Amino acid sequence: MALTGATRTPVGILDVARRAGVSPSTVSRSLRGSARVSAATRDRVLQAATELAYVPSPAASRLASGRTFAVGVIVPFATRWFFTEVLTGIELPLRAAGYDLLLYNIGEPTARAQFFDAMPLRRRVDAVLTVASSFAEREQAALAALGVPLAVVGGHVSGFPRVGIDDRAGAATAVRHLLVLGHRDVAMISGHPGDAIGRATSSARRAGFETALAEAGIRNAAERIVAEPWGVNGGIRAMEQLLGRRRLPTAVFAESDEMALGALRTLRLAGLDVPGRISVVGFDDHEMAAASDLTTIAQPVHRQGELAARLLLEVLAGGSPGGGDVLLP
Amino acid sequence: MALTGATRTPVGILDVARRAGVSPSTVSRSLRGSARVSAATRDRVLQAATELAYVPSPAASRLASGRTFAVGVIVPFATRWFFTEVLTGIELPLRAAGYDLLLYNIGEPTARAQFFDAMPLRRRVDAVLTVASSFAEREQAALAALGVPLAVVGGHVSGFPRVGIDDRAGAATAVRHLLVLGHRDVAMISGHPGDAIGRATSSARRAGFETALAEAGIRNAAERIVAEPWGVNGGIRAMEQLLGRRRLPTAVFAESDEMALGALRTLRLAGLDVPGRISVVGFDDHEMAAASDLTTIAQPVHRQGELAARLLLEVLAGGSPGGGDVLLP
DNA sequence: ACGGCACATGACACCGTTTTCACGCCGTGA
DNA sequence: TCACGGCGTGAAAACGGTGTCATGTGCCGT
Repeated sequence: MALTGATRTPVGILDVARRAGVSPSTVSRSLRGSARVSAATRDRVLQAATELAYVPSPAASRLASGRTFAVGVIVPFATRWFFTEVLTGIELPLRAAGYDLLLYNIGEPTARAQFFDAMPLRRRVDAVLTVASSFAEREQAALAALGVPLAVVGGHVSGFPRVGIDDRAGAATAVRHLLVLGHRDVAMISGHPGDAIGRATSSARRAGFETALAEAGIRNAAERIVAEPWGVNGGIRAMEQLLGRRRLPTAVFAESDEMALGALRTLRLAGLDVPGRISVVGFDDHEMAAASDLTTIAQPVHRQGELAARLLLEVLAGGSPGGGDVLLP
Repeated sequence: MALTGATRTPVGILDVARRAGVSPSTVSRSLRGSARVSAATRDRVLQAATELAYVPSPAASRLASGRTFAVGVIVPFATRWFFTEVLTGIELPLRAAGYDLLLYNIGEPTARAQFFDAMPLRRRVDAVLTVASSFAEREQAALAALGVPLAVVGGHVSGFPRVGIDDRAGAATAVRHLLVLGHRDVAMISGHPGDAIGRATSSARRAGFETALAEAGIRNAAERIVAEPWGVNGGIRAMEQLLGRRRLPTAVFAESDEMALGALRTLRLAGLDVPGRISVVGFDDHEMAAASDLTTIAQPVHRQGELAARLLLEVLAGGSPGGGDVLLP
C-alpha cells in the first residue's frame, strides 16, 4: 500500500531499458545522444525515459565516466558587483553544456587559507574559473596542481588563459580624459598593493595612470597615488587623505567605481562640488556608477564571463584555445 | 620513467588500506570518524592517508552513500547585494560541515523557466536554499517535489521554514519614523507587484506602509504608492513619476535601498535638497546606502544566511527544526 | 552468390566508496 | 570453566551508470 504516496524515485537506467525493450547500454547511448544508435531506438528510449521521468544519477555517471560536469568558481565576494556580473555571463553557456557551478568564496583571509589548505575541489570539478583575484606563487601552484583547465577573469595566473581588459590602457584613457579637460593636478585613488583582490589589476591601473601623466610631462606620479583598502570605505578614506593635503588636486582617478563612489561621498560631505571644484573618474562601469552620474571607464564584464566560460568549454571539449583574450574598454 | 612528472593521482582507498595494513572498510570508517574503530588503527589510517595525499572520490562516495553533500542555492542575481551577503553567511557553516554549494541563477525569466522545466538539481543536492525569491504555486510544488529539505531566506515557500525579518513591521517602523518627523505627505516607492523578486517581501513592506499611515489617520495609502520594476532604475523612474505629480510629497519610503538610491539620484538631478526639501528612507542596509548617507532600516542579512544554513544542517542531521525564524530589524 | 564490413545492439567488467553481515576475540557474569 | 555479549575488523555486495568488446544482422562489392 502506497501509504507514503510518491516515495523517492528509484527509477534507474534498467527500468528505462526494460520499458524500451533495449539494454542499459543502449539507453545510456541514446540519452547522451553521442554514439551511434538508430533513430527509431533512440526515440523509443527517449519516450520511455520521459514516461518514467527518469533522471540519471550524476554520482553514478561521474564515477563511471570520470567526468564531473562541474566547474569550480573561485571568487572574493568583496567584488560583489563584478563577480555577480561575471557569473551571469558564465552561467548560461556552462549550464547549456550541462555543467554545474560550484562556488567558492575566498574573500576572507581565513577562508582563503583554508581553501588552499584543503583544496576542496580536488576530484570534484572538471575545470576552474577564478574571478577578480590575484594569487601568490604557492597558490598558483596549488591551482595548477589540480590538473584541470583553468580560466581567469580579471586577474592573472601564470600559465593559464586569461580573459580581461587592458587595465593599463583603460586607466591611461581615463587619465588622459582628465588631462584633455585641462587638469594638471591629478591624483589617483588606488587599492592597497597588499590586497589580495586584484593585485595585478591594481598595479596595471596604476601603471596606466603613471603612463598618462608621463606622456603629459607631469612628474612624481607615484606621489600622486594614495592607497587604501579596496572598496567604498577605502575610497572614503583615500579622499579624506587627499582633503588633508596642502593642495587639493583638481581631478581624481579612482581605481574602481566602488572607490570612486566612496570618494564622491566624502566630497559631498565636505561640500565640494563635483565636478565643479574637483573631477572624479572611476573604472568598471559599476551599476551604481551610472546612478551616481559618475564618469567611468566601461568594461564588458558580462561578456568577459561568457568568453571565459566558452574558452573552458572549448578546452574541455578537447581543443586548445588561443592565448589570453584582451578586450577594449 | 616518470617523464610526465606527477600524473593524475589514482590513489584510492585500497592504497591507503594496504599501507595502513587494514581493510578498505576500516579506512572508510576511520576517515569519516563515525564508526567504532580503535584509536590506534584510526591513527595509523589517518597517517597513511596523509602520507599518500589521499582524497576520497566524491562521486564514489555519493553513489555508495546516497548523500551528495551538496546544497543548491537558488537566487535571482538581481539582488546582488542581498544575495552575496546571504551567501557569505551561508557558506561558512555549510563548508565546515563538508557541503558544497551549487549555484543556480534564476534571475532571468527564461533561465527561471528552464530551471523549473529541467529541475536540474534533482538527485544532486541534499538540500536547497532559496534567496530573495517568491514562487508561483507550480514552482513551489516543483521545489517540494525535490523531496529534500528546503530553507528560504527572504521570501516564502509554503510548507518550508523561512528565515527572514518582519518586513511589515520594518516598513512600518520606517514610515513611523517619517511621521514622527512631522511628515504627513508620505509616498512609497515599490517594486512591481508582478516582479518575481520578493513578491512576498514587496507586499509585506507595502502592508507596513499602509499600516503606519492608517495609524496616523492618513487615508488613501494605496494611492501614495508608486510601483516600478525593482532596482536602481526603477527607483529613478518612480521618483520621476512622483516629481511629475501635482504636489511633491515631503517624504518617501522606498521598498529597498536600491530603489532609494535611484530615487536620490533623480532628486539630485532635479536639484532638490535631501533631506531639506524631501526625505528619503530606504530598507535593507545596503552597502552603498551608508556611503550615500541614506537613512535605512538595517537588517542582519549575513546572519539570516547563517541561520538558514544552520537550520538546514540541523534537518540534514536528522533533527526537525522549529518554525520559521523571524528577526527584528 | 559469397565473403567481408559496417553498423546497431547486448553482455559484462569496472569506477571507488559505503555498508551490512559475519567472524574472531576478549572480558564478563554465572 | 563456559556461554554470552560487545567490540574491532574483514569480506563482499551494493550503488547506478559508462565503456569496451563481442555478437548478430543486413548490405555491398566483386
